Amino acid sequence: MEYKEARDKFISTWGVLGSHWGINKAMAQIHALLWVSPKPMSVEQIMEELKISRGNTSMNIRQLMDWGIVYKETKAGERKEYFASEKDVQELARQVAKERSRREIKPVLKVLKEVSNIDNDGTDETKELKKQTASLYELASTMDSMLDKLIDQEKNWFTKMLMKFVK
Amino acid sequence: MEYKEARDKFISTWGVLGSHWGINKAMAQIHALLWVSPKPMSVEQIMEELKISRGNTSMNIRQLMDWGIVYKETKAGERKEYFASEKDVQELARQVAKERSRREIKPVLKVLKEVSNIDNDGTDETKELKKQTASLYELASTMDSMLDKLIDQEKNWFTKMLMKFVK
DNA sequence: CTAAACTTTCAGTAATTATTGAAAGTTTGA
DNA sequence: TCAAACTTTCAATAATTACTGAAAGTTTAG
Repeated sequence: MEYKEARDKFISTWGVLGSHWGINKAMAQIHALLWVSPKPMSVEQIMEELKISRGNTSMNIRQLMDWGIVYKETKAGERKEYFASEKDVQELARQVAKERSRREIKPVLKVLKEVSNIDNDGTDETKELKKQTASLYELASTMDSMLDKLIDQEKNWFTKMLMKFVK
Repeated sequence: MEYKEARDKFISTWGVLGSHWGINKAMAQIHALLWVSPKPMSVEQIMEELKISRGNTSMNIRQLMDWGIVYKETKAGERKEYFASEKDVQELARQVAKERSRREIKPVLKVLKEVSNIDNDGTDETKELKKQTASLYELASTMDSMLDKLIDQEKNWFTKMLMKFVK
C-alpha cells in the first residue's frame, strides 16, 4: 500500500468512526489529516486535501480547537494561519475524555440523580424508576470518576492502570 | 417532581445522550422506557407512550434485540408479544461494550494496523503517518483489551477494578 | 487611513438519517 | 383451510444535520 492510499484510508476510517460516535465526518477527517501531517496546514491546504469548502473547514477547525486537540500556529513573517494537531496520543485521549465528560456525562448524571431521588409513592412504577435510574447513576458516576482521574493525573496513568489488568 | 414527569425526563435525556453517541433517539427512548418499566410492554403500549409509529417501534425493538439488551416475552395464552429490557446494569454495560467493540473498534484496529505497517520510504510524511497511526493503534488496542476482559469476566470485574483506582 | 490578505459567519441548499403508514407477511385457533 | 390478530417490511416523506459559497468581518502592512 502506497503512502497516499494508506493516508486516505486512515482519514476515511477516522471519519466513519467519528460518525458512529456523534462527531461529524469533516471534523473527524480534519483531525485525522492533521494528526498524520508532519507540518501544520493552512485552511487552503485542508480544503484542497479533503475537497471541502472554506466555510466547512473553518467551522470544524474551530470545533477542534474548542475540544482542545488542534492548535493555531503562525509562521514568523507570514500572514496566514496554520493549524496543527495535538500529537500526543495520551493527551488526545485525556482531552477527549475531559470534553465528553463535561458535555455529556455530567449533565446526564444530574438528571439521573434528580430522577432517582423523587419521592417514593409506593407504586411499583416509582419503585422501579428509582431503582433503575439509581443503578445507572452508580455506573455512570463510577465511569466518570475514572475519567476525572484520567484527566487530572499525569499522562501515563491510564495506560499504566490498564496494563496491570489487561495482561 | 412527579412520577410521570421524572420518567419522561429520564426518557428524553436518554434519547439525547443516545444521539450524542450515534444511537438513534427512538431506539434510546424505547430502551429507557423498558429499562424503568416494571412489566414487559407490547408494541402498542410503546407506540402509545412514545408517540411513535408502529414501523419505527418495530424496527428499533429489533435493533435493541440485536444488541442483546431487550428480550421478547410471551404471556401464556396470549397472542401478543411483549418486550422487556435487560435489567442488570452490569450486564447492560457488558453487552454494549461487546457490540461496540465488535462493530466499531475491531474494524478500526484492523485499518490502523495495516496503515502503520506500510513500507517506510524514508519521507517525513510516511514516517509521521506510521508513527501516529501506530500510537493510535496502541491506545485503541489497550482499550479494546479492557473491553474484552470486561466482556469475558464475571459481572463485577469492571466495577471492582475501577473501585481500586477511583478512590 | 486604506486596501489587500486573510478568516468567519450564515442563509440557502444538499445530503443524510429517521419516521410513517399501508401493504405484505406470519402465526394461530377454530 | 381460513380469517383474525398480530408483526415486519419498505417506499415515500419528513426532519435533521452538514455543507457551500458569497458577503461581512478582521487584521496588518504600507
